[in-house]
This record gives sequence, structure tokens and C-alpha cells, in this order.
Amino acid sequence: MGQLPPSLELLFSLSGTVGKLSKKADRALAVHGISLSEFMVLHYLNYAQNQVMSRTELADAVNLTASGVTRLLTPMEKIHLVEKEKNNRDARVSLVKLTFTGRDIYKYAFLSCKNTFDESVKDISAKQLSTVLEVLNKLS
Amino acid sequence: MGQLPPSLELLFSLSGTVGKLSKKADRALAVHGISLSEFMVLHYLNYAQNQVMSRTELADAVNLTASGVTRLLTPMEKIHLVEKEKNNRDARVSLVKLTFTGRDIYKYAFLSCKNTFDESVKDISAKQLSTVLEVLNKLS
DNA sequence: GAGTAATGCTTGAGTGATCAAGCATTTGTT
DNA sequence: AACAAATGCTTGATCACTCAAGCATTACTC
Repeated sequence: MGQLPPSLELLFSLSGTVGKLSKKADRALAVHGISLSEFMVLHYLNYAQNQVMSRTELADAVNLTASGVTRLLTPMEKIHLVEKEKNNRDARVSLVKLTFTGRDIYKYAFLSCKNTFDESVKDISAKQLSTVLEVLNKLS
Repeated sequence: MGQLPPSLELLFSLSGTVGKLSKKADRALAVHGISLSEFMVLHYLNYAQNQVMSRTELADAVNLTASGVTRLLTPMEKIHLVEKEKNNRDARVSLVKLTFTGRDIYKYAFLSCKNTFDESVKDISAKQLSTVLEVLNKLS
């Protein structure tokens, strides 16, 4: 692989692994007709107060820009995974609410996803895993 | 963040961190007029035999498809970071060779990149780092 | 040695994201 | 109360990549 200092080896390795894992996630989720980003949206909505979030909150959560979120959500609204709701206090914000269908799809998608990744992670000890999470946290 | 099993927390966290780190890398490399993928190309070429690789080897190394590599390399050839060379044994393969300019840019880009990421990694112990690399390896 | 399969690469079309600009609306200043 | 600045979101243009198809060339099989 050639003469990389640990910090850059981390960078290279990280980007390779993420590429592969997100493809894996997309394959696992394809059964339910959603992508990884869409799954993440459903997830954060599911655990939000009243299952409602503003678009900027979502953007932050799923690591997208505001415009990325707009474009991600449009098809999800058409398919009724999610619906618009307005904020009475502030007419600028457009709230996003999880529908019943959305919640349902989330539940099943969650299981598929959990199964595939529990499997991927089975040779990794809990301790190692928590170290990794800690390090990722420091890097963000 | 809400009720995620460790395996999925890893997935979410990983994709977030990588997004941020590659942006950071792109900013660090912008000074030298190259992107992270381009830097990775230069790196693998620099440590290859005679600083030459085939396009498929490169695709593997930098986690891109063959067509991704074609499209990444075209501008790099125009700027003379890299040049085409043909393989006498096999007329299908199109070899990519690092130029002197390319090697030079690599050296400076490497330093910028190393500086930024050594900094990012300074609060992480060598042991933790190697655990992370090991885990990433298992996941790939 | 001819025909089929496999390999290496490029190209057209499409996808998922970004950025920059713009429009409403709200907040803050005086 | 009026105006400037900040905020939330959407839209047009663009980018980096993928996939599928296609073209040469090479390797395999009979």
C-alpha cells in the first residue's frame, strides 16, 4: 500500500470502507425501495418529538445540505413516507413529518439493515467497536 | 441520536465522519489544485513499480470503477500530472505513468495533507488508531 | 486455427449530491 | 416603524460518480 503515515492511512482506509458499507446498506434496503439516506431520514424522524423535524435539522442529522434534503424529500413525499407540515410560529420553516406508512417501512427496513450489519460486525469485539465509535466521534 | 444498535451506529457515524474528513482533505489539497481522489492516484502511482499502473489497478486502489478512473485521469493528463503509456504485451491495457510534475505536486500535497491530518489525529492514541485500522480492515 | 468467452477501457445516459443565487419571512437596530 | 441582516428553503447549473453498452484485443476450447 506504500508509505502512509497513520493519519493518512486512516483517511484512505476510512473512505474505502465507507464506500463498501454504504453500497451494502443500499443493497439491503433496496428490498424496501429506499436508499441509505432515505433510511437515515426515516430513522431520525422516527425518534424525533412527534416524529416531526425541520428540514435544516434533518440536513444536519443526515449530513446533507439544505438543498440535498429538499431533493431527497421530494420523492419521499410522493410515495407518502413523509409529509409536509407548516410551522405556525415561523412561516419560513417547512416541517417534515413521518407518516404511518413511513413508520412502517422504517420498522422493516431497520430489521433488514440491522441483520446485515450485525453480521458484518460479528468478528469485532464490543470493546473494539466502542473504541472505533469514540475515535470517529473525536474526528467529527 | 436515538436507539441504534452498535452496528448501525457504526454505519451512521462512519458515513458522517468520512464526509467531513474528505471535505477537510479537499480543502487542504485545493492549494495544490487537486482533489482527494487525484491525490490518491498520485500516491499509488508514486509507490508503484516504475511509477506506472494500469487503469484497473488504479480503479481498485482508489475505490472507483474503471469509468470513474477514465474520467478522473483525463484532466490530470491535460495538466501533465500523469501520462499515457502503452503496454507492449497487451494492447488493451492503457498504462498511467506519473510525470516529474506529478511527482513534485504529490510531494508537496502529501505534506499539506499530512499536516492537517496529523493535527486531526493528535488526541488519538497510537493504540486506538491501530484498533480502528484493524476494524476498518475487517469491515472491507 | 476458428469461434466463443473474457478482459481492459471508453462513452452516453442517469443519479445524487453540491454550490450559488434568489425568494420569503423573521429578527435585530436605530 | 423602517431598514438591514440573518434564517429557512428552493431552484438552476454543475460535478463526480455509476451503470450499461460497446469496441478492441487477448485467452480459452474444440
